[in-house]
Amino acid sequence: MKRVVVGLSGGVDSSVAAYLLKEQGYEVIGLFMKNWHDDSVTISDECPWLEDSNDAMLVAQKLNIPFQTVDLSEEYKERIVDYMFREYEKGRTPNPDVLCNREIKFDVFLKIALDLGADYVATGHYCRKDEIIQNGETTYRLLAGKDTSKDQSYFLCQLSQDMLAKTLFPIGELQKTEVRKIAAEQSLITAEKRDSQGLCFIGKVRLPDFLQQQLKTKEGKIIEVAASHDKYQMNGAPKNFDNLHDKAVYHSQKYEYQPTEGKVVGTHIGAHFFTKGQRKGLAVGGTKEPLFVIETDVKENIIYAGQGKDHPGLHRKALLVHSDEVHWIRPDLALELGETMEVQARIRYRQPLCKAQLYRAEEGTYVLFEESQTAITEGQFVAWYLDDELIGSGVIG
RNA sequence: GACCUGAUAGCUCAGCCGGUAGAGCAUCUCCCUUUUAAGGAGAGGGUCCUGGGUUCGAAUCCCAGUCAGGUCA
Repeated sequence: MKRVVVGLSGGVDSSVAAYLLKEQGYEVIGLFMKNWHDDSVTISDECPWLEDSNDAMLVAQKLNIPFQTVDLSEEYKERIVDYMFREYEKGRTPNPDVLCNREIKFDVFLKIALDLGADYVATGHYCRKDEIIQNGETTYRLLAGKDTSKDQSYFLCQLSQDMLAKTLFPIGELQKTEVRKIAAEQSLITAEKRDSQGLCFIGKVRLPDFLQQQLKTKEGKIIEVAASHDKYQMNGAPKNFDNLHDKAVYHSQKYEYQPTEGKVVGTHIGAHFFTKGQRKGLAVGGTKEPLFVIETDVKENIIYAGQGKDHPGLHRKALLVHSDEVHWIRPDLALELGETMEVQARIRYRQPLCKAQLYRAEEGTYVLFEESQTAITEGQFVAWYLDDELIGSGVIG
């Protein structure tokens, strides 16, 4: 009998995952990860992890499977929370949950499971896995969840073949409604429980409050750049490029702003608390259309903003993932220098997939979108797919 | 110094010929959402610069003042 360790989070999805595995004849062990216990920055009124771990335990009891709790808060702090602060400090916008999967659930947690003699770990992610045999070698494929509105493959975009080999996603074929139904039929206490939100393991936080634990506030200027500014005009100029590389470089180029290129419209408490594309929190009124952050300059502590969602500073057609940050879930599909590939890609969770072309160059891999993208943000992950298979990803540089 | 224009929600402004006020943006709440954003739905918020006057009644008309911007000397 194969042994599986399920990460029980105290939510419906992992509860049902555990149940399904048991039905399928696995020897199932439930493991609750305690990764955060600083309530000072969470919004939720209750003490979230206590209730969650309790629910996880009750589910394990109900399913009659062994249950344990592991405290990974040390690792979580080192690998996720500190990383968040470092990134924000640099003016980038990290994605902690993608990292949490790569560094915690499918690394630390996976190792613990293997030490417990597990053949697999399983989670309640809405995504699927299958495998193909090529030249006698098994290759694993990471597929989007069947329930496209809940698909969480994006959060797993940094997994490796080794991780996938040891992983099961029992609920990937199901719709959310089906998952809830199963939970109800089995009288699992989590059946009606609200979906989790906010940062995984931390919960809902007010990000500026959270960041202010480490990052100092510092007053700076908000500068509005007119949509009609000259610097956007040149954008229309060259239509034909001699080669793909020139085109890729051109479209992925970021605008660089100077304080003289706009007018001061307000002040902020620290450019590193803001992210590109952000609208709320600027606290600047009096404009005809809403103001969006188009750039944050943490060095000079200036936020550049533009009016309206069509502002040219908010849009770009291409981005570059530096070569050391390109990750292929399917190494057998990795591009060689100069090669291209037609894919579909997204630059943030729950964004519809967009047609794009990958192009591998010396400095990294370019992603050239067919339609311009809103608020391409450094530090976030771009994930690329072939149909419903997530084949690679990288940090937006 | 004279004249002109303006002074209405946090901000930018709309309120025709008088009947106690509105829109956008901002803010807050909720929804959506295991990142950050975005998006959707609601809500709160005004001694209508001050003081007089005309009128049944003034943000709206008249007078004076204050402040701001402008024009001419």
